[in-house]
This record gives sequence, structure tokens and C-alpha cells, in this order.
Amino acid sequence: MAGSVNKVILVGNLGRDPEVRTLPSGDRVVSFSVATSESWRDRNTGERRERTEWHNVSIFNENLAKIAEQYCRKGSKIYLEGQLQTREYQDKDGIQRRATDVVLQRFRGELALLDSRGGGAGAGDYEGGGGGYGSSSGGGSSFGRSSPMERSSGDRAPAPAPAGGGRLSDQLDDDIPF
Amino acid sequence: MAGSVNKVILVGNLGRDPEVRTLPSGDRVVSFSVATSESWRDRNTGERRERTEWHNVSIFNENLAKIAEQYCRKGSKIYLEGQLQTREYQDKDGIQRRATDVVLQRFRGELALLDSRGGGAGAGDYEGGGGGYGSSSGGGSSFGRSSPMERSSGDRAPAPAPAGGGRLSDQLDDDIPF
Amino acid sequence: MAGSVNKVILVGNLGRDPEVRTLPSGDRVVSFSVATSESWRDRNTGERRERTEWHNVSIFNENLAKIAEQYCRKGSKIYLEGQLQTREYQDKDGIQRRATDVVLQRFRGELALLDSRGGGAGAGDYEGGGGGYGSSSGGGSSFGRSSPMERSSGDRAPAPAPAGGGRLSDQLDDDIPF
Amino acid sequence: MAGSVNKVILVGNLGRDPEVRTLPSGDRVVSFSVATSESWRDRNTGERRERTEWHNVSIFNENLAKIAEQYCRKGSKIYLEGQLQTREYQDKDGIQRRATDVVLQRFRGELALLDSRGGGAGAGDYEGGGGGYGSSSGGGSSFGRSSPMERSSGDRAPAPAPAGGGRLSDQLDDDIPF
DNA sequence: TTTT
DNA sequence: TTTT
Repeated sequence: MAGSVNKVILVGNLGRDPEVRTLPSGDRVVSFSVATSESWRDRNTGERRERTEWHNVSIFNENLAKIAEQYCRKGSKIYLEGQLQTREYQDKDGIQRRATDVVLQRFRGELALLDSRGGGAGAGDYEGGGGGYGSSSGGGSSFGRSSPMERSSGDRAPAPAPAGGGRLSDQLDDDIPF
Repeated sequence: MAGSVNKVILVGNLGRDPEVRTLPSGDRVVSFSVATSESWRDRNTGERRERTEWHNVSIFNENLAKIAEQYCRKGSKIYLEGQLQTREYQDKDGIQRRATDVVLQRFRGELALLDSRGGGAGAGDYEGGGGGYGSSSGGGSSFGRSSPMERSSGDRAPAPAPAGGGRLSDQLDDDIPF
Repeated sequence: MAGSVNKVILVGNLGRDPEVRTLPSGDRVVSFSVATSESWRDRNTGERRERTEWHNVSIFNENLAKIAEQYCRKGSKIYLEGQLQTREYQDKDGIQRRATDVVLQRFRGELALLDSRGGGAGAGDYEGGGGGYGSSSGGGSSFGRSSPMERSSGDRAPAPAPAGGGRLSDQLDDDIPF
Repeated sequence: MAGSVNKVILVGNLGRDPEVRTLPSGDRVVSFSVATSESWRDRNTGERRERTEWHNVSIFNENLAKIAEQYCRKGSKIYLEGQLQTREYQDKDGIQRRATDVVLQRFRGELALLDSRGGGAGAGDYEGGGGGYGSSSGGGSSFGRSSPMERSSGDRAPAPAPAGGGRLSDQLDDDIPF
């Protein structure tokens, strides 16, 4: 299909700490569920109603997986972009089932932490603003896109310790802008 | 949850003609499935692989349901925005199952037809340019947002007859900009 | 143009309190600027660089304008969806200029407050979760979509007083789900 | 700013063939303008009105620049994702001006061609269904994300020759999934 | 299971 | 002008 788009955008909160699995291939996957919620007034009763939706998220994107593992915790509010993917599996009773996940594939998807708890942010981190539009201007925002060149840094400390804004990626990337 | 977002954006093709159901409440729902597809080169074998994903779409938004019913057909390429919703149901064997749909709720979601078959719009159709920014400028694009004031127009002709670009909504809306 | 989409999604912080203007037509517009920021490592120097982008936002959507006026303040972190619109104007020296804004038109766009300061959220506000998928299920999230039926409630108190999550819209809507 | 998002999604038509420039750094930039259009019924006069918006797009993402150069032409309908960027410049009369562009930075953004002219893809092109969910499953869609490993393939033939759906990237990528 |  |  020449042109198709499959995109999910969520802003919500993690229901639990992320889980990390290592695949037979050696790839690591970080997964968690995210709650979104909406409320409305019932057309008939006039009462306010609310509905919470739970989304299963799986991160194959290595950079974003690392960030999720290190900084996302139960209750964290995040912005994420992924794609819809439905898989079939057999449950413990041998029944064939389907489940639809929000997946951030290798080199794809976005993740941004939206709560500022723990935010140190040393003075001077943002100095002068702007920035040109010059030829060397890379891009990226939040913990945007990963790069295929980056190797695992090995540190999967269980402790969160969210660093100050804009500094996180320093610990993760090498020299690829993102 | 004060701030949460649950949004799906798809560009893909309908696998079948839309189905129309009328709910006990009298509301009508239009549903169909949309295929998106992606291809990549296998990391190990070097072969090109492709995967098609099927999305079940349900439109409760009355205006967009009408448009889908009238103009979408098997094979139509569309842009749509909806939200993820997972529901539980019992299958014919009494097994409890879950299914995740892309839902366009009342007054919500977007739908745009992307193929121009039947479309007037000859060469130069888009070269009109400009347009003001007056104070009375409403908004809307494609078949954007429906309005709660609009009642069903009654005409659910089975024939498609896609009109020229941008004219469709004339047949559907009254005086609400969208 | 049969199918076109013009959408901007921003997550960022307000640079100042919102400004409210009343148009000759009587419509009110709420406007503010939003900062987004990205950082990357310079390809040549290896230094971390940052660039902040400022977006001018104008809200014509009445419901969302009210919410912005009441709850958004300098520094607030928000999620918003709007469209790009470029307008021409004459500056004070009579020079013809163009400016591109992110606009939330009547009945269009989305706005969600992402910081929880002031968040009371009485216990029991979220009880039982879920919610069915019944025929009366409206939609909406955050302070999603406005409705053409709602009139201005008249209260434009300068004081913020952000209420507990999910309660805000109670003060604004009547019986339209959103 | 720890969590910020700056995203533009457009579906529209190119107003002219893309222009290609080479920067002093050697990087190439492909730029063009895209028209989106919306129509609505005037609240006062009841007349249908239409407004076309023109967006200046600049592609620094090397892969997507190549694709745009090869396959996008005046009139092409595309889906794209980029970010807003405002730059200052001096016009020919020495007046300082600002312009806001939609930018696809290196390794960022998305581009999908939505018209099927020249497209092989006969009937039944999208009815293949399924596709696995293997552990080695990469991702990507359309001409999603570029990779830093890919070098310019050198062929910037001025002739379009759009190939059949999903095959295009074969000519561009090496072994990076996208 | 989250959050408001 | 924000935020980290």
C-alpha cells in the first residue's frame, strides 16, 4: 500500500512500573499499560459519567525503551506515539485470542515525560534561547527518535532518579541528534 | 484524569463496503475495517517483508457516519481520526473475548476521503490560493466535526456518487461550519 | 480539495497569561504563546544544543477559550490541537507582514491541561473505572470539543482556581457530552 | 523542556514541483509548498466559503528528501509529518522578516504519497491480510524514518516514474528497517 | 493498574 | 515570554 499511516497518540498515566523482557533475539522490550480517561454528561440521565481506557504499550525502540525503563514509573504521566498492532496468542487454557497493542518499533515512535517530579534542572541549562536555522541544525524533541548506531549502555539501574530536563538524553545517546 | 489524550490517526483502504447498524437507542453506527501496511527489510535475511494491519472502525459521529455510508466503498482510501476503545463480548461459543476498535464518537473524530475517483477537480483545482482571515471565519476541513444540531437528513441512498472535492458537505450540513 | 488535513499538535508551556479579546462580531478570542523546546548534540562540535520555538495560539472555539481563560496561566503545561493559519497584516510602520498562528476554530481543536498543580480531586471521583460501550456512550476527552449550543456563561473571573480533575467541564457545559 | 511536542500533520497537494538546494555543509534540502483547504457555511450569509492554506515545507531528512525529489510533483497528494519552525531573514529590501515553515529534520518526520497514479497495485492490492508479529519484526510505514547509516545513492533523476506501492523504499534503503 |  |  503505497501510502498508509498507522499512528496512535496517547497522553496518560502508567498503571504500573514498566516491565522489561529480553527476547530470544537479544532485543529488549519494555512494556506497561497507560490509562486515558474521558468524562461526559449522559444524554438521558444528565449525570456525569467517566470511562477509563487501558492501553498496552510495548517499546522495541531501544533508546525509548531505555528511557522508559529508567524514568517511567507507576503513575508517571507521559506522551507517546506508536502504532496499532494486533497479535494472536494462546491463553493458558489453549484458547486462541487476539490482543491489540500500541507498539513503538525500532527507530520509531516518540516518548515524552510530562511530570516534573524530581526535576532538578540546574540553572543555566537554557541559556539564550533561540538557535539558528543553520545547516547543522539537527532536530528532535523530548526523547524523540532513536538511532541505529547507538549501542546499549549497559546501565539498567532499577532506581529511577529522574535527572533534570534536557539532560537525560546525554546519558543515552552518543553523537546522534535526537 | 484532567489531561489525557487518546487518539488514532489512520490512512488506509477499506477492506469492504461499510456496514450500517441501528442501535436500540435509534442511533446509527457505521463500521468497516481499514488496512494499513508497512514494509521493511529483514535485519537477518535481508529480504523485504510486509505486514498488513487491519483496524476495525466504528463511527457514532452522525455526520461522519452519513459521509462514510454515502461515499466510502471497498477499496476507498481514507484519512481518519478516532480513539481506541476496547470492549468485551461473548462469542458464539460463549467465550468471553475482548476487541479493540477505532471509534469516532458523537461530535468527535475526523474523516477525509483521499481518492479522487469520480472527483471533478481537474487540473488546477488547488491553485486558487489565498483566503482571508476574517473575524467570522469558521473552521473545519474535510468532513471534520459534526454538530449536535444536525438531524439525519433521511437520505441513505445505497449509491455512492462521490461529488467533486469539498462539495460533499453541502449536501449534509445545514448552517454549522465544519 | 476533497481530502485535506491541517493539524498541529503541541505540548509545551505558556509564556504568559492568556489574553482575551472581543471581536467586532462579539466573539471572544483567547490567545497566548506556547514554547516547545528540543535539544540535540551538535554533529560537529559534539556539544549539546537547544532550541526553543514559540508558537502563537488563538482560540476561537468558545468552550476551549473559556477553559484557557480560566485555567491556563503563565508557565502552564498544555496539550493542544489546532490548525495552521497564516494571516497578513500591516505593522505599525505600514509594512505588510505575514504571521503564522496555531488556531483552534469554532467547534474545533483540543486542549488539555497537563500540570496538576492545585489538583484537589476529591476521593471517589474515579470509582469503578471502565464504563460500558453502550449506545448512549458519548465521547470526548480532556476539554475536547465544544458544542454550538452552549452559550457564554458570563463568568470570566480573572482568578484561576483550577478545580479537581474531570470536574472542570461541569462548570462549562450543559448537556452536551465532551 | 523535559516534555514538549511540536508536530504538524498535513494532507494536501503540492503547488509546484519540489526544489532542491545544497547547503554549504553539503546537506541537501528539498522544499515545496502544500495546499490544504477547508470549506464551511458562513454563519451570517449562509453561503459556502472556502479557504486554502499554503504551507512551506522543508525536508532535511535525507531519505525523505530523496523520495520527495523523485516522486513528488506539482499536484501530488501527500501525507506528511513535520515540526513548526520560525526563522528570521532579510528580504531583498533589507527588511527583517519572519517565516514559519513545516520542517522535517534529519531522521525525523514522515512522508507518504497518497495518489496512486502510475501505481501498479491493481485490484485486490490491499487484500493480502495478516502478517506475523515475530520478535524480529521491525517497523515503519510509508517512507517513515530515515537512518543515519544510509548514504546518498547518487541517483537524482529528474524523471518521476513512481513505482508500485511499497516498493519505492527498496531503491533507497540498504538494510535498515523502515 | 493510573490519574484528575 | 515558558519549561527542563
